[in-house]
Amino acid sequence: MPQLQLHHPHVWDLSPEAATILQMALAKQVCLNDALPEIKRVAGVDIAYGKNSEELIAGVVILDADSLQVLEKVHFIGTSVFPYVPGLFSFRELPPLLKALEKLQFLPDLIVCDGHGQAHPRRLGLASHLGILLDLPTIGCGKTPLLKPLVEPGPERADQSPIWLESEQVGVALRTQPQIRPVYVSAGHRISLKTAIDWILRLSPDYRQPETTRQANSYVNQLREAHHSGPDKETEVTQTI
DNA sequence: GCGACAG
DNA sequence: ATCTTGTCGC
Repeated sequence: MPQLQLHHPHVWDLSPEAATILQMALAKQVCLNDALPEIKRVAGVDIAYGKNSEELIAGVVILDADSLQVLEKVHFIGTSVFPYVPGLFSFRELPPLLKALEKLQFLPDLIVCDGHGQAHPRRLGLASHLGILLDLPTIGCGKTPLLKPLVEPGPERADQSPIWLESEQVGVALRTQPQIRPVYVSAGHRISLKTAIDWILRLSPDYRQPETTRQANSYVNQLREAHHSGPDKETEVTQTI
């Protein structure tokens, strides 16, 4: 299969300080205009961790944009090389996600990330970072905010409230289902915030989270459970009664 | 200085 | 993220 083409030189073995500086440079290259092809295939990405957070399973699920049916799934099993640090999330999750994405038959037209894009202190959340590396349209859709909106959105589906950073709107809290707590949406790359919101609503017809995230999540979780009981070298039973 | 802090 | 026991409701 063809090697995944990265549009930027990348080194993952960085100190937190160096990673922060790299974020500031990459953030300047993010495109916030709609530079989308016809969207036929939408990807969801997610990672499940082992008990000690060292072993991980990265998964990518491709959905048909019209039917939301799963077309393809790929995964990569590896080890985390960067700790979880709020604000540096992409340096932990991108390396294994790229390994999984390499296995796809065809690249998607849009990627929805479980995390933020522009709604990030340096405007380079996971979604924006991934979009820059692959030069593909991406959306950030997180379950909890890194930057919080000043007020809560209204109670109806599609109600929203802005998320600000330095007097500029970088995202929204978006109600995808009535009376259900919102998700936090921001543009990743090559997409406007408005279009990103439209897609998240379209991808969330029945549940709080978009189908891309739900499918990716259940995929890596079931892989994790299979990996839990399958490759058990010796199942120790240290149960005392 | 203190709190807050995607997954 | 993962762990963890029960509980309320469709």
